[in-house]
Amino acid sequence: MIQQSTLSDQFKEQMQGSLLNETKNSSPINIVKHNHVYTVGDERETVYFIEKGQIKLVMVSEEGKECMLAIHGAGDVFGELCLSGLGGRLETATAMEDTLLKEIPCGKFLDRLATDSLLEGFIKYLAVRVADQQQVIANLVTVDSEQRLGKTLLQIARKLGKKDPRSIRIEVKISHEELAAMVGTTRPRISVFMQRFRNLDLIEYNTEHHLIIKEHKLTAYLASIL
Amino acid sequence: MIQQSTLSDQFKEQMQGSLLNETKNSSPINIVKHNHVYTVGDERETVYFIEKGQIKLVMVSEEGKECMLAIHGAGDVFGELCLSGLGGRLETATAMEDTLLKEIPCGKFLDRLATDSLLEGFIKYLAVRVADQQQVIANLVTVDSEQRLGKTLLQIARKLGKKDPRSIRIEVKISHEELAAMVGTTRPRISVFMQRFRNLDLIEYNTEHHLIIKEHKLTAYLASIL
DNA sequence: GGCAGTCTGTGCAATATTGAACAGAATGGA
DNA sequence: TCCATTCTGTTCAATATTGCACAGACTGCC
Repeated sequence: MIQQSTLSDQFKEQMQGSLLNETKNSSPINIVKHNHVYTVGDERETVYFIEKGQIKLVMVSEEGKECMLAIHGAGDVFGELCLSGLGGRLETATAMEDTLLKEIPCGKFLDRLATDSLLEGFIKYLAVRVADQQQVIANLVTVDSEQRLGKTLLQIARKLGKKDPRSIRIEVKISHEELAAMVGTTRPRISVFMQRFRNLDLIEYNTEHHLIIKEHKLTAYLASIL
Repeated sequence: MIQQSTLSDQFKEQMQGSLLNETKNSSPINIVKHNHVYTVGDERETVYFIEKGQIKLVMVSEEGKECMLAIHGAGDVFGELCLSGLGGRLETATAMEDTLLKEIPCGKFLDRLATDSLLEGFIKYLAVRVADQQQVIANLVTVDSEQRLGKTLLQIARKLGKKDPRSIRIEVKISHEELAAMVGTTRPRISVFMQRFRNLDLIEYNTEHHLIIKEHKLTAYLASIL
């Protein structure tokens, strides 16, 4: 459903080259597992580039419920919403593993894109982001939670997973609690659905306790329960 | 919660000027009420500028359930997701009233922005879009439907409403069915909540049957039922 | 004005979801 | 290695939500 477009991958590589260039003289920032890169309301207007590790983005509602928006991995950029000029971070960015980041002030980031003629590429990248989020919104509105969990797993697998012949391996550890905060349901519910997916052999855990997603089987199952 | 940022309004004016320039020699397209501007899958890569009227964007899930993403009014731009290069519209755009549009091929749109040094402004605009959608996603995940309906009403009022001293007037007619497709619940449910809001004097209908949103009262009520 | 079609308000039974609880498994530190 | 902590799988009653159904109101059209 939501897939990493190849077109935007091409831009991502260009952007990576450009950013590496911009940051080659600055040393990377080390964020220890479970520590925050920024939290809600932080005013520092900087864009981050992940050299190694994973960063999750989480929003908290007024009642204190959490919504996990994304998990970003090596090569990804995040924090780019400061380009909106709204001021103050809307979400919290937390390291899921020890992570190495390069930090670029928002102004410098734009300048660099302009210098390297990547502004249009970045517009395309943002348009893809908007399209992806639109898809997520439509799913939350129209689809039930089992289906949403399935789609979320596929989405994560495609974004972060290592491909095996018949399946995709997710090496980041994502708790049921975190999945619940992405899918928009409760933890026990996620447990039940994951168990069901396991029984149907749509997912499994390997000896290293990594989650294996059987992309085709899972996709077929989701289509069958419409 | 989700508010039209004044910063992006400034850009919107610039963009409007720029687009009026671009399209001054082409005659506007007239879309009759209930007709589509484009539907899912259409390949035509064009951006639209609304001169008069309202356009709603709707996505349909595999099961046929609808999700209404947005209502755009005069001065708004839509269809800009073709800039993603993904090809094929993801949603359907329908006129809620007789509507006048200017159509700009996606390439020309970018060229025009580049010529008028508006690329960075457009990036800011898209970043605001992403931030808004992020907020919508967080609401769908963490907040119950009464609250979501309230927030949706406020959002629509702020975007499309005419301000009165103590309230905001929404002149577009939005059915409960449509609200249900935005909020992510069923029509009878919307009926009940709207009735409740009415009894609590948070909203009302004026003699022209326009919906009046009492912004402060509604906001206060939503905060009180957390 | 009258009629067909759509929209609203409501009730209700069937169903799904939540939230809390608890035991056992896995994990991470000291 | 052991202990404390977090995570998982599971239950269950309370609650919310859906999906109907139907009557009355409104609308637009002829």
